[in-house]
Amino acid sequence: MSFKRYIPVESISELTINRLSVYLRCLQQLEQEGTTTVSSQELADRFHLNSAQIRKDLAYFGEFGIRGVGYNVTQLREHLVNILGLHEERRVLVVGAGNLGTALSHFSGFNTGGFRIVAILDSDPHKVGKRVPGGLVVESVSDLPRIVKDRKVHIGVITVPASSAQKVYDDLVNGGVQAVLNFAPAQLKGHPEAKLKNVDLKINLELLSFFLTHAARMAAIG
Amino acid sequence: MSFKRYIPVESISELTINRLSVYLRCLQQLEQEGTTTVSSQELADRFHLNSAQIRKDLAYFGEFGIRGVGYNVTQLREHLVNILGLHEERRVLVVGAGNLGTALSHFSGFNTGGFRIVAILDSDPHKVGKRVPGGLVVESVSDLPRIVKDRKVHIGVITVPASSAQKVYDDLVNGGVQAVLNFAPAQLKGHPEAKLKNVDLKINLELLSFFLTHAARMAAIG
DNA sequence: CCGTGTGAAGCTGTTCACAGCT
DNA sequence: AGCTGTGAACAGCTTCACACGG
Repeated sequence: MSFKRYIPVESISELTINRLSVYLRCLQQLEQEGTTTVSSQELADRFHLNSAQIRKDLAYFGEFGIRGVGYNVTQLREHLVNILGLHEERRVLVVGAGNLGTALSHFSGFNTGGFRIVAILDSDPHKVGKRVPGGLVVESVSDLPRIVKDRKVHIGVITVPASSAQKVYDDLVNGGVQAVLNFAPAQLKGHPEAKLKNVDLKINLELLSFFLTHAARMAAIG
Repeated sequence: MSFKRYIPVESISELTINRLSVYLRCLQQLEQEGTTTVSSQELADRFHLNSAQIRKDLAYFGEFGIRGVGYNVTQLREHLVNILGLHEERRVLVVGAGNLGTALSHFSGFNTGGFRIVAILDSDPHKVGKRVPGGLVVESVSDLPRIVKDRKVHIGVITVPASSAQKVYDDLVNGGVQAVLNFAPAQLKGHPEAKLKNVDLKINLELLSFFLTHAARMAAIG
């Protein structure tokens, strides 16, 4: 119920936060199935997780369980929603109306659960003004500062080529955006005032290629 | 040239492999700029990396540098291509012709550098037979085993809803696919004979939401 | 008893710092 | 001299195992 505020949130690992999202998914599923109470062991068995890790991850934020019983599914889900900040709407700006940016702008995962794409931008005059699937009209990247301000953008998503990613990132941060998701295969110089998360889809294929090349036998726990 | 050590590949971390991909990108850029030699320190400064880590990562696979000088850019790039297995073509099958699957099937990152999408499947009869941007025609998921066998699929990409992800994964592995990239927000039960890599795009937004929430709270507290 | 919450142990990943080679 | 390659120190993450409270 009450957050243990004496632990600085900076000290909590990204790995833990990512697992909280996973636990949230699991609880949503259990809730839909009508389960009201679950133990860490049941969660672990059902979803191939580790029970001690579940308890440790949750313990960073409070005492949500009942000893001898387990966790109330609905209450724990609500706690996780609050911890992850998913109770408020997060407005997302996509920069780069190529293949990936266009897909993400109407990807259900980016338009549900508290997130909403408020604009998609591109530097190509031929793309500006065109409507993308999902209903948004591509706007000019030169309007980035105005759009960030007027639409109170929380999160910037970079899907431009690597060569222009740093400039877009700098513009986003200068415009006041505090969180950026970068899909460009570029090693960006990070600003201390904005959280930067890099996601490189191709790296995952290259990882699999490595395993195909070297592995006769490889564990499949991902 | 030869892999000097007989360290079992299982002992090398995914984190190291992912960084090898990053180093490869950096070297490709340096090569295009005409740089012939680079030290680990120069690489680190230029691309915001750690020089000791670069040397340690490379050392798992051999001695590629010259003491007192650094690394030959072209040679090191070639070594990384070989280590990651990018010298052979990797045939990729996308299962799920929704938003994300369609985008990935013609995403440049999935059709260059040794990777090639050979088919895209869906269970929806209305989608089967339709041509997606990029030129592929959607085929039926019921043909999965035949397609995997005939087109010698190396890597399966799952972009179906979470509820059907486990079945698709099982079918891929039973068909002989040894590497699977899963975009569905599901906790799959892994098969030991196939490498499974989970990528959940929404988790990244939720991570950023967590940081935004924390940043706001810190500002409010002072 | 039972399952949570948690110190402690064990393990993994990163960084340091320097011997050794060019 | 200069930079790599690497043992050793350090830091961070996971798992264990049990005291504690319901």
